[in-house]
Amino acid sequence: MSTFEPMSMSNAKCETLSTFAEIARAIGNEHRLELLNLLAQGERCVERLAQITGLSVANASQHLQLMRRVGIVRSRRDGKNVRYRISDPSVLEMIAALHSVGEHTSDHVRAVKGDYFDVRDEESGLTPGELVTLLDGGDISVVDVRPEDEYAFGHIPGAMNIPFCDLASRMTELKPCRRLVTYGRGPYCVTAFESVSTLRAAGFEAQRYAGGVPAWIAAGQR
Amino acid sequence: MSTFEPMSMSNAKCETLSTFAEIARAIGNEHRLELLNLLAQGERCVERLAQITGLSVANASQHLQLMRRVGIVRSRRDGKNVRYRISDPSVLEMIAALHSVGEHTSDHVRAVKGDYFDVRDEESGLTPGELVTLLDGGDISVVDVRPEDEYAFGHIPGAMNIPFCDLASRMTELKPCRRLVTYGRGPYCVTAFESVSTLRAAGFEAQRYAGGVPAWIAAGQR
DNA sequence: CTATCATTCAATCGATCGTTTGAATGATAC
DNA sequence: GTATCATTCAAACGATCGATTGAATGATAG
Repeated sequence: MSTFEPMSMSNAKCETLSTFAEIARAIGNEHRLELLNLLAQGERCVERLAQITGLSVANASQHLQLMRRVGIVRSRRDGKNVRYRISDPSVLEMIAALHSVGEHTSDHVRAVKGDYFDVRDEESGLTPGELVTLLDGGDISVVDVRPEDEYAFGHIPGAMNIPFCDLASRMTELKPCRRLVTYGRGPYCVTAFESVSTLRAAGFEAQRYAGGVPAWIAAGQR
Repeated sequence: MSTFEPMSMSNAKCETLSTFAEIARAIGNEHRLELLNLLAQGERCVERLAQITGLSVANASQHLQLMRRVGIVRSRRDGKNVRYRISDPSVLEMIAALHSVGEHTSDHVRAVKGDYFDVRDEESGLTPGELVTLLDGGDISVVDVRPEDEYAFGHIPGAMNIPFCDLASRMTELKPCRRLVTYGRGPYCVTAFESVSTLRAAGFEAQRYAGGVPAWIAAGQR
């Protein structure tokens, strides 16, 4: 076609492109995105994933197998169960990039992210970098409001775990004098917003870390 | 379902997910990826894009419209033509992230990128950051081997333009004493590899900048 | 105003995707 | 070895995608 791209390599180029397209298609489905979101929180078996998402077990299995074929998730047998996990941190980065595009191109996504509480810039949440700065500064407590198993699989260093459903009853465990930072599953995790709201209603000075654990890892923190 | 995710917001969450899925599907097609690659080099009209990719005009138009509906490209009328462009730098970042996933999950992609010359780490190409360091250091010339129109639309600051097809005949313009860095359309641009090869065969000390202009911009350089 | 030409639309058809169903597999526990 | 149970497979279907064709749109040039 052009003198720029030699024909001799067009097959390789084409094959590479179709590999990329295949990966994009693998994440181009609501249910698979939801599964990836869950897997980003930790390894899970098929039945549990099906339960949480409301998919049939067979259907969830097929979605997971498709993603495994493409290479974005892996699986291992654990007793009677097969546990799936995300194969590589680059997949988390890809999902983060997809979110970023959505925020730049879709009014609706921006609305969910930014305007849930009718608030301004302050409520857009802390970035991983800002959280690092606060952690270095010392005087804060970090609260992970996810379920215990997700916390156990991985969390921000130093964070304490109070699942959202227990938050109201366990507030006594928090030191009133300290600034709090809460986080949940990620930037679109409504529970993280509600935790801030709950804590503020109880008189705490609370902020939301927007990223979740996947973004923390994607940002290169350990 | 779980006590973690309140039902009240599941609609918003679902809508957000489907927006993300829609974007991923929009890039989940070989032809659209190729179109995006071309658009990443600069604004182009439908007919030209159809010509380069070998698609029919109607087909190219439909692919472009799909991407416009989703929001990842925009268009403007320019005389008789409609010119398309990528809507936001975040789209370039997402494509870069997609490449990264491919490199981590597909042996084939790694092969194209890393082993084209049977070489080792050195040939994996310079990152945007490494290029900045070299530029700051001074003593190098940067050669952009893309066609003139793509160079005109945007290029690495200070780079000179010698389209690949003219490279052999215009080598006299290069200072023999300097280290050279060449780049083409991006990390999978075969011509960039071949430029290095051509220059080295002629006795120059040449390296490849792997990223191309899109990665340069995505990395936050101007 | 009309002719021209780039782009878009509309209709069609085959291919692929996504879900459901029920049966098959295959590892563990007894 | 056999029973149990999580997972996978296989077949079927409707829905959506992607390419082709030819006609319609709509802006510019004369």
